[in-house]
Amino acid sequence: METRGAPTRLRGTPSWLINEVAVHATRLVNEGFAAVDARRYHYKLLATLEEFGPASQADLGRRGGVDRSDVVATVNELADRGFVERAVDPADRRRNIVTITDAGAAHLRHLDDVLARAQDTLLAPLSAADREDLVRMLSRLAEHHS
Amino acid sequence: METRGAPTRLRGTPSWLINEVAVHATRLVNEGFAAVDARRYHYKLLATLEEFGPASQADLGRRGGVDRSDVVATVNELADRGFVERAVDPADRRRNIVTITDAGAAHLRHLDDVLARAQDTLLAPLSAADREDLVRMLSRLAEHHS
DNA sequence: CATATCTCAGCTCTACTGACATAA
DNA sequence: CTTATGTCAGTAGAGCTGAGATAT
Repeated sequence: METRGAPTRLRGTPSWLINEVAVHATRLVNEGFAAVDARRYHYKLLATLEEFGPASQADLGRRGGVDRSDVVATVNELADRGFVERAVDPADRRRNIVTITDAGAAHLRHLDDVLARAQDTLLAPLSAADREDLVRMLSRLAEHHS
Repeated sequence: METRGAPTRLRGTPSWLINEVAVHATRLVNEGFAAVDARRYHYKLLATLEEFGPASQADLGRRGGVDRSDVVATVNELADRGFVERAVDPADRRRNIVTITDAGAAHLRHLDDVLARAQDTLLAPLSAADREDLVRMLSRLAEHHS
């Protein structure tokens, strides 16, 4: 009965379904982060810093999966907010060593909560068992195509 | 979307996994369509035309989930290739009635094959039972958030 | 000289918005 | 007068490229 959005033959395809759910997932996460003046890149870089410790912008980008030119803009925003500090590496003066601050670590914990709530909203209609199965299958697919 | 990596705490989240798989799905479909000089909008509009019959560009966009300004460009491309015909509606001269041609219907059947092969490549590591479960869960999520 | 880093400007692609003339 | 349509120009976000300046 409801045909708005895509032709019927497309609506049943895995590729269409995955993209559809991905759009909702991205929207939920973006809205959650935007409500606390953050963006997805902020989370990626802060989480990468906490996982690996201080790093040059180039390493930060490689580890976090963020392009070097986007690292520049994101580190600017994070430094403006006092969540990271940028200091020239005395051992290699090309490098900016980026360090997460205490305020940054606290903010990251906040973002973890926001992100967890977005997951819960996203998966609301699924049972705990279904959620496990879904994550298992998606992990297998992501791994296979990486 | 970023595929080079991500901090560990992100890699297990459903939202990240879904986006990751969606990127691969989109890439597979795009590559398949590009190999036969087509794009996703071409498929959407041709499939919508075959499902509902000739329609104005506005109706075509609403049914197929394509913005009316993108319908303009896509119908141009499809008309250039001889897959649709555009004719002013004598009953309402604001409207262009778009009709799929025989060549367009044949092309659509080709695109259906391409799309089906992309699904198969995408889901390659999953059993038939897993594929069914995945489609069921994704459909529930897409429905819930629509 | 060759390579790595940081930075900036700009490009691609998809989705969408705004404005406009025309027709109903 | 108001609304619908087709068209075009332009915008926004995400990912990415190219080039330059600097340092190794």
